Amino acid sequence: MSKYHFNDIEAKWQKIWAERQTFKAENQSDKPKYYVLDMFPYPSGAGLHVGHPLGYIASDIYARYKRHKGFNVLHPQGYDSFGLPAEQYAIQTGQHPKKTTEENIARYREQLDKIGFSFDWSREVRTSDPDYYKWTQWIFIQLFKSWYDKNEDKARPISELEILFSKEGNQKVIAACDDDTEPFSAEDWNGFTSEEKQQILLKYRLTYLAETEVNWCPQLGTVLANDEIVNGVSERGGYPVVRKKMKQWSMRITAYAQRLLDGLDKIDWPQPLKDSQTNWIGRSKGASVKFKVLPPTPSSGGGAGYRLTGDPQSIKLLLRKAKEMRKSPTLAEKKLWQELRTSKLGYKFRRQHPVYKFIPDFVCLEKRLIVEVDGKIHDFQVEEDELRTLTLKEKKGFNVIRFTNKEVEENLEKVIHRITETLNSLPSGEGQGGDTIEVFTTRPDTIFGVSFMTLAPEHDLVSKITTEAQKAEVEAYVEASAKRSERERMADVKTISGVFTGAYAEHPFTGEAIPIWIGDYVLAGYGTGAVMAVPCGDQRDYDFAKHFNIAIPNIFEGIDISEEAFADKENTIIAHSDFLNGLSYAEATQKAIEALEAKGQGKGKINYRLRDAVFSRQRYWGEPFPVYYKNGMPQMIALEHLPLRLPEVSAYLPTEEGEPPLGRAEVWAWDTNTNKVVSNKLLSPTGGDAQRAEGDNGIYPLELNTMPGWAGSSCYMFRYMDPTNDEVFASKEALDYWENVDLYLGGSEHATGHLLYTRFWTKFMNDRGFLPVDEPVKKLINQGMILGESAFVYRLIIYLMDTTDNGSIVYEPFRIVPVFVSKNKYPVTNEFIESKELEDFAFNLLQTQVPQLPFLKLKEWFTDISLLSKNFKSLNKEELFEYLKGKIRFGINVLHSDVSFVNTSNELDISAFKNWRPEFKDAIFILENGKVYDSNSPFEGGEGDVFKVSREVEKMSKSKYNVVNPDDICEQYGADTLRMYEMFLGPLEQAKPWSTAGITGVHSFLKKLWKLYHTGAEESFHLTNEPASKDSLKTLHKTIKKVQEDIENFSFNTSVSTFMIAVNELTAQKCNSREVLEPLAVLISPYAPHIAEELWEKLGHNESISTAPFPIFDEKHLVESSKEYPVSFNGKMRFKLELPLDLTPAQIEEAVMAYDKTQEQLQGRTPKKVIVVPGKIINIVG
RNA sequence: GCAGAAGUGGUGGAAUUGGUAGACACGCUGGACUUAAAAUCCAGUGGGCAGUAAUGCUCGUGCGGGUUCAAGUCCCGCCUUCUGUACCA
Repeated sequence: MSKYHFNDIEAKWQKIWAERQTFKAENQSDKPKYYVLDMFPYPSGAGLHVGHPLGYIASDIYARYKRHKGFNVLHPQGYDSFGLPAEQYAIQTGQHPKKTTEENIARYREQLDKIGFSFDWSREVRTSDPDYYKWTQWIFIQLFKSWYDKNEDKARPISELEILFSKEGNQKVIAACDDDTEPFSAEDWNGFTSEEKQQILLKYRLTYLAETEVNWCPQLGTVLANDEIVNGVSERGGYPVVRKKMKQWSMRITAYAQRLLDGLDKIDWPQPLKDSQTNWIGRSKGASVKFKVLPPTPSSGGGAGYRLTGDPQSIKLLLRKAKEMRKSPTLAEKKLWQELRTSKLGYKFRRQHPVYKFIPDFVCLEKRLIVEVDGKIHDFQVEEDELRTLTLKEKKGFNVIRFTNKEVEENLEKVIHRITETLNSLPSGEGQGGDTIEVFTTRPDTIFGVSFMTLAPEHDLVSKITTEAQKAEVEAYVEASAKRSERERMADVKTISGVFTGAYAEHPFTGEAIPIWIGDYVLAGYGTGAVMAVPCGDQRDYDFAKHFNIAIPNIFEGIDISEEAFADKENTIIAHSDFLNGLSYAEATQKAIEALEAKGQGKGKINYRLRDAVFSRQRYWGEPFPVYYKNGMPQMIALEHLPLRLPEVSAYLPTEEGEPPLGRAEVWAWDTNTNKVVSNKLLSPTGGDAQRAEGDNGIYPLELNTMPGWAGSSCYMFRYMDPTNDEVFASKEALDYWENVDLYLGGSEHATGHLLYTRFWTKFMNDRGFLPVDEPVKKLINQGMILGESAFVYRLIIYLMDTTDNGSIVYEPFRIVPVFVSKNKYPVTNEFIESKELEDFAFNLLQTQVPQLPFLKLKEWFTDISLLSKNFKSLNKEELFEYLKGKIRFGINVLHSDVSFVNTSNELDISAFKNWRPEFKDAIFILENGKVYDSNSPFEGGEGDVFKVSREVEKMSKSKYNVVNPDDICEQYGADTLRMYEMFLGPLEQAKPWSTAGITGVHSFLKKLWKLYHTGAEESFHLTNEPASKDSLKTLHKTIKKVQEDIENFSFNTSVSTFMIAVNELTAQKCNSREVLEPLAVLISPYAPHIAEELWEKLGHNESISTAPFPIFDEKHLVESSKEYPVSFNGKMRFKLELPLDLTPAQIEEAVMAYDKTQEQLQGRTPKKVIVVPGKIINIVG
């Protein structure tokens, strides 16, 4: 009674482990700590499939190994139990998501328990458990109560910001905050009302409520974060996503962009994963440049003409006159010009520039200021001057200041002072002329190559700057691109489109007018949504310029740009660029930035692609925000009143008014008097309205949104350290002891979602002193996905083909009874299948089916098509068939079959398949050998009577019917076999299809292992205490060495091979010595813990094997006295030669040359050279 | 397009610093046991050529070059597949 009864053994030990709490971790210990974590699962309705355990088995092996190595191991497990599927299911069935979630968790737990994981279940967490989400709400509150100080580069309490504001206003504070924050002084601040203060603080908080453009998914009825969108559609469900402005909670993750990047150097994560985080954060270094938008003029239309503000009718005359006047300036004019030219005052002035019908002396277009120096003539023309001033002001909106020659000549300083004052007093943005367009560029060195600018169609300035003439075209374009979904835009990358706005911007250095275009190749969401286009240096700009015939100035030394843009920074030498000529990319960039800074028109800037994360979801099954609204301002509920529990709702859908499902809750108002949730009816008569009149009753509406799926998973690894603590998130002692996760296992699909958010929250919590570490995970490993092998059956589609009066051919599928054909019978193509055999079959089918189906019904169906011959109704049965001849065609449809109906030879279990779905009950099958199987001719199962399916590797999914559950494997082969087999499949990080093809090999290995410890037909336990043979000790120690190395390198597949080799060798050696077999049990226990425990017990131990010390490798057992040298000739191995290891190379060479096989190979030739690598190889070069 | 990973028998995959290519397993073939099957055990198994045979020769790690006494491994240039990402200015 001692055979390897794995079912009994496994059940026995699983029970004992649970009862004795074998794997419970203590928060204090003399041993060093080690924290091994799996990404906790979402408990889906489909149950656990064989892909889930892959990572869990690997981490369990590591956790068990670490226990053997003397570590205090924390290895917890829990459930990420808030989420969409449970809610979707609830919408469909009305079942409370809590109920289905609990049922699913129960099933998961049962499945997990059967695999023998060493989880400490006493620490289980569930994100949907109020005792857990209390702390998620708490973290949210802490984020709300914090701001990001860029000076100290850390998050600080918002109370400290309030103190700063009251002392020095917000001018000196450098914080991560909203862009539209207005400057204010300490006095301003102290004068603000409480609401105004709250409004301002909201712009600084790390989680803030703001009107933002979000990704709205109408089908899911909720917003989605960027990482929840894949290829422009929702990750879940694949529904379209549109951009929409909504008031939402956001997380200021952008404040941490640089630290999230820098932290990657400190952690041991896979490079591809680090790369995708780096790309997601998307740091790029360059400059932000401000371009002034030039004011439009009636004569606008082309470059230079734009600047002419003069009257179009007399422009030619004016220009000629202006030119003349410039040649003969008065002394005063000359003197003043020296001060005004080259933007010395910060603004560009032009002299003798025509405005309307006049030629004023100096004009600043940007500020619409005219400076006149009166010559002698004007002394007597005061009235005329006044008229002129008035005309300029009224007709053109120019202000005029006037100086006398004397003033300029004698007190230039005073004159300049007055001009400067006037300039500063004039609003910079008056009219359309004062706008600036800010762009971000990584190539400020190419600024002289700018020949146009492009704005995203959504850019704020588009409507403002577009000229009357271009208005219709621009508006049409903006509307068209708004309609195009994200997906369309992406599918259509190659098409160049855009429209000229009619407006121009001024080049910061040359002053040239640059046309401003809009184009959807510029994305509103990146940078500023505007670019300075340098067609010679950027391919997209180049293509755009070519397409619209815009100039492509070349600013690169010795580069041909007639075919394409030149984007190679390394080999750049700038030319035709004024003060940048001859410089390299790096030099020119620096110089350009300096020049821009001097002009106040730009600065060096680092730009990030990363956006703030939207944190609101219009969903039921998520964490409620601990937020109520007073006078429209969000207020936090204090920790002592948490958790704020999810309310009950009548349905899990949005309300008719479009509010989230929580809008349906009847008891969902916050009573600040009692600090309890109360009925909505208690809200004042304006009920539900966030605005509250004075003298209210202290009852306020609660937030209706819930938190996103990643909220609960962003800090859960720390809650495991002290999961039942009711006072704090986790005690300081526990946090200090466990620090962070030493080894984290999970899929790479979380690279830019969970793994970025969790790093963000950890850094935040660390800043605020809630956590002692600033990275959650030291080492991370991505296990590869286990793919499913889907099975497909071929359904024969019988079409009816007819010719109508107008000659077109019409096909209609013949819907009588499903017919399936075996895989290799007919080719799957888009063409119809030509087959006499099938034709006969189809007629036969009709003949046999028609008596069963009411004949009239069949006729009715044909008339439904109504494309057949007109007198069809009058046909009798025989005539009908006669009519159908030649009108029948065949095609094949491929559909998924459940993989459980298919065996390893790809043969379908027909009866199981027929019972699968009611519509297949009477299905007909054409077998591989051509036999037809239907209800009349029962399946015989004779030679060749098989129905084959085709197979293809796909992601495991319920909808593809290719999910394989681990339960059956455990039942049939045992958990130990499953564990070893999953590891044996291949390298952990590699994706691989699931196939049970090789599982018997692993299973028989375990049986062989068992037999090593047993003897005789009855397999009774039998070991000797005799010393083991030298060979057996060698086997043991080489196994210890290899297995230890493999576990530490996470190369679990190779250690399974090592075990097989060891058992094969020990079996051959007939080893049954305790000296070898006792350590062997420990070696194998991380992989196959049940059999190891059973053997350990039989070896006479009362304690669990789980903490038995790992065997110590001893080199001495592997020391050899001789080596079988491979002897190569010109690198090709020819034979082997056994030689003592203590020979010198010269002795080896001598021995080899003396060997007769060597001489045989050489056939009398003398070798040129003999390479001897002692202990390795001998190579004879001939 | 960009970034990363990979390409080895019929299959999954070994080969850790350049040193016996194909470990270990599946599958297949043959044999033993059995009335039979399952299970178990034994032997063989990269291709080609020669030989009754032992055996020998030869070609072989996506393709083409190179470095080296020696290359699956290092270098250069291609091809293919997978994964991630994308008008990122």
